[in-house]
Parts: sequence; structure tokens; C-alpha cells
Amino acid sequence: MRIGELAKATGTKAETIRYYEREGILPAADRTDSNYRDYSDEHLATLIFVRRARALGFTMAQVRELLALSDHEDKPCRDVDQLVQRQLGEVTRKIADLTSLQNELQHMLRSCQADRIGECRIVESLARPLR
Amino acid sequence: MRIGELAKATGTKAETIRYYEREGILPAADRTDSNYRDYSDEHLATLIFVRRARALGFTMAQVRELLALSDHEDKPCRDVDQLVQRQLGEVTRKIADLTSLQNELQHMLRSCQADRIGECRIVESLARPLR
DNA sequence: CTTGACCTTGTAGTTACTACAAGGTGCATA
DNA sequence: TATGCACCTTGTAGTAACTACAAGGTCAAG
Repeated sequence: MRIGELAKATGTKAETIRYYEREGILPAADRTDSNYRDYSDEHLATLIFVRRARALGFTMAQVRELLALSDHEDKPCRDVDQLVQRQLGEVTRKIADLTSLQNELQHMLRSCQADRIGECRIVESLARPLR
Repeated sequence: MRIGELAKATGTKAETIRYYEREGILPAADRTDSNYRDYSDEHLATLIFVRRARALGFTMAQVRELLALSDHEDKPCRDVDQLVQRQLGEVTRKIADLTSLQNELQHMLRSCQADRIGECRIVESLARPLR
């Protein structure tokens, strides 16, 4: 698939895709005879992954690390283990925070549907468990 | 509490705190006789909220919206409802993505602990449910 | 044969910070 | 009393991760 198609499929600007290639986040695509980038389904999957990971608050460096886990066949288990452990900790913390926020939003929604204004604990939803 | 104390308590640079004040994300603090910013516990809670929300991938504009829900007493339920609905959708999607990623990381960890290298589906963990 | 998608290099704007510098006040402590 | 550190202000500039142009060129479908 060509860059425009990939851009559309992932909601990413073509310029951003080229930027990811320059930054080594997305592997360079094959080229057609006319020098157009020709993306595979793996490229598509990787790009979706990158975009989601970024939307979840991971930095480019973290995305790089996560992607590196993909070819951990090369590296000894011990090395990979530490990295996975660290990422897992962060992911778990994010889920906890989001779940707390989700609960409060649902609470607000229930209050609204009952057409009464409940007290709002939205700030507390994330602020409370001070780690 | 003074800015340095607040900075330390939240892991935020003092300069960032002043920046949030300029941007209207954090309400201006009271001032001491010597013109030092004097923060309350509510400021602390709000700042923790802002930092977490940012780390979870919300933009400043979205954080502003979330904070605005705090004083929804002023506005009719219908208006708030829509906003909450929208935020809830995003939060739920983020949780789903993170849970999927968490599962894959845990799977990798189990493989590593058994000292064998499992096949890696980390990219697929986020790429699969193409919405 | 024109129109639109693609190619390149390069510059500059945006968001959300982060880091200085310069010049000044407040205040605790040696 | 002097030193030093935390704070104040305004301002400029750097960083990360894009995003948007422009200029100049190639390619291919209608």
C-alpha cells in the first residue's frame, strides 16, 4: 500500500509517517519502480501500535523500547525481563488511574441521568492515591 | 505551601507550575506578604490530577474540559452529560488498549520466567482491534 | 495532457513544557 | 551583618513530537 492509503487507514499524516521513518520508529518501506513507498501489513500493524502507544502517553523512547521487545528472540531472557517488568509497572499504574477516572465519570453520568447534580469528585479521582 | 514544596510533592518543575498558572490550568495561588505563591491542598490535588491526566495521554485542552466538570453545578445536566459521555468513551478505549498491552507483557514475563522465548505479539496487542 | 499523489530538501509553526539569564526581594543562619 | 538560597518578574531560547508549507521534480490515471 502507498503512503496515502496507510495515512488514511491509521489517521496519520503522510508527513508524520515519513518523520517516523526518519526517526527509525517505523522501518523504511520497500520502494516501487517509481520510487513510491510500498507498505506491508506489518508496517500497518506497527504504525497502529505506535499511534496507540503514543495516545496512551508513552514517549517515543518508550515506544522504541516496546517495539524492541518484538524481536527479543535475539536477546537473553534476563535482559528482556527487566524491561518488560518496568513497562508492566507503568501500564498497570495507568490502568489503575484510568479506572478510577472511569468510575467517577460513570458516577457523574448516573447523577445526570437521574437529573440531579451529584457532588463532583473528578479531581479526587486521580489525585487521591498519592504515590 | 510554597511553590518549591508543591513542586517536590508532585514531581513538577516550579517553572511548569507557573506555566500552568499562566495557561489557566491551575488557578492562581494566594500570595504571602512577601509575594510568594501560597498553595492550598486543593491546588495540590488539582496539580496531581493534571499531571496524571497528561501522563495518560490527555491534551491540555482535554484536561481543561475534565477540570471544567468539577464545577458542573453551574451548568445544566444535559450539557455536562455529553462531555462526560465523550470522555468516558475515550477513557474506556484507553483502558482496553492498556489491558491488551498488559496481557501481552505478562505473557512475555511468564515465558521468560520459564526461560523459554515465547513468540512475541506485542505489536498485535495494540494493533489488532482496528477500530 | 492535465491533475493529483507521490518524491526530495528545507524551513518554520504548534504544543507542552524546560532551561536559562538578568535583576530584584525575603529570610534563615553562620 | 553577610552569605546563600528560595522566591519574584520578564524574556528568550531549547526540546519533543509533530504539522504545515514551499520549491522543484516524477509518475500515472482519466
